[in-house]
Amino acid sequence: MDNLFDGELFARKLSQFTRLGPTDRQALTMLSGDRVRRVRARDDLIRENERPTGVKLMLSGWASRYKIIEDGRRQIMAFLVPGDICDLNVFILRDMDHSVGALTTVTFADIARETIEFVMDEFPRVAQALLWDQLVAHSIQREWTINLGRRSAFERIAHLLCELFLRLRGVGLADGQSCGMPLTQADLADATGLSAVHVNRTLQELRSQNLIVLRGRELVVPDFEALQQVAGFNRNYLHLDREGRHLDANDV
Amino acid sequence: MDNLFDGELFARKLSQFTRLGPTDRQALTMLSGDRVRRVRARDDLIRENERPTGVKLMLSGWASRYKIIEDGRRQIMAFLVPGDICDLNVFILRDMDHSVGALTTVTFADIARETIEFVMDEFPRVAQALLWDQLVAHSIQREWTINLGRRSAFERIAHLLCELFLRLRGVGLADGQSCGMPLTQADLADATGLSAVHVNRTLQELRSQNLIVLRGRELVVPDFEALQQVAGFNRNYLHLDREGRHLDANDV
DNA sequence: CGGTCCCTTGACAGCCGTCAACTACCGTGG
DNA sequence: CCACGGTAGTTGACGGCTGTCAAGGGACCG
Repeated sequence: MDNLFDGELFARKLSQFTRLGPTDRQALTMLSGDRVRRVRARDDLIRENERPTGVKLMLSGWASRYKIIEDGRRQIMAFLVPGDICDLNVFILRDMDHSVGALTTVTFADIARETIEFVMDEFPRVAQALLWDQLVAHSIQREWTINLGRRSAFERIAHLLCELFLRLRGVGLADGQSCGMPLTQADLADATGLSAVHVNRTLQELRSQNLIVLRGRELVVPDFEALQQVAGFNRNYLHLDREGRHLDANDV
Repeated sequence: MDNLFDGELFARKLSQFTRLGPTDRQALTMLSGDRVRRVRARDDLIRENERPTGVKLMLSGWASRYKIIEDGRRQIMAFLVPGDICDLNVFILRDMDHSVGALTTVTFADIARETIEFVMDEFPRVAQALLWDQLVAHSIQREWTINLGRRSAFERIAHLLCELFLRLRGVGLADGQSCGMPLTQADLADATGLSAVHVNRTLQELRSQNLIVLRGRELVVPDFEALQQVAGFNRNYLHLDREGRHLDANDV
């Protein structure tokens, strides 16, 4: 992933919720500059039952939250893209109840507990935004529940692609109608509760209806409206529309 | 539901995480005494797209978070039992992205924003516990993702019953091997992503293997170990084991 | 150039959904 | 007292969406 992260990306994400002042932005830059590390695809950033020491912020690449159940079945519960936080829960929950694994080469900032605590204490608007981020993550998780429970394979994949496209656009990683898409069909299968074979067939169906172009790790959505339509996608659960306006108050 | 709630139940739930002092408990009693209201089964406590005014705390009865998608399919994303909070997100997110509906007659405390804010400011341990509660809810949501994505109907229902049993026990609503279970087969279907007919058949299978006794709104689990086994259930995601020990510090 | 990963395709099977009818239960009202 | 309607649970027949198995192809890489 060549998209090097400069702290600006994280600010961009959080300002989807609230307006950040210059000092807020400085604080975020502090966070994302902290101890940058790198892992290769297929390595884990965090393993189940471990107790993470700090908070990890994705800078580039893709990762997934996943669990493997006894007989080897894997379920991906979330995708993590640049700007996402892996484990803010470190302050409260003792052990991880799932793993986080790199799907591509990943770089991330490994932020010390104290740094996060300092920033959250000193910059209330940043603290609010981090909380918002956490709540949106939960909301996404609920939407995945619907996706898996009540949508067909065709709808499920269309829906997931809608979501990922908007999330990537939110951090400036979608360019017009296209975005990077390093997921393999096996990854998509494990996220949508399908088999890899069926994902393959479903993608072909989506392609044949000109809803997507998916080739060489790039996704093109020629008509987002149409894709949204067949997916039954409603973006309200992403809470993207500057909901923190009421906090802007004495800004500028 | 005859189980009248006295504020003690909520404290009981939160003390699964951290030890609460006498003043903490008083604060919780203040919360659950606030404006008690009641709704009948099938009525909504909160509707999608509304902006809730306060925070709702379940006192008795069962409710569900759900969404209905265009063609009428319903998905239940969570069950709410006494001690659960419906909408703590009210401080951050503007609109509800889903509805909360009563499955039985429900009584709840309708807590004013200011009251919650006051309690969270003055009683940091309570604030921690509320945050823990929120994170556990998210963790449960992830587990539901796995349930729907990678488990068979048989495992799914067994797993859900394991979870509900432990959650009810956590608030003192399970008695030895049994607990109340007012869910209809249609409710179970909408929570597990199955059809009501298939839920019926699956329950019969669970019964015939002596894993459960389900009759007259009561669930008996004669051998929890065995049920856990067939479900592939691991309770770690409920984070029940006094994880807040490290916060006990200067207590007693 | 052999190996690995990923994608693709076909045949077949099975889990689970749909449809429809029937039973049981319960509270209401005539 | 019994008819009645509504909700919940049960059962059977049938079909389809999706999984499994297996084989092959293409791209990339050491």
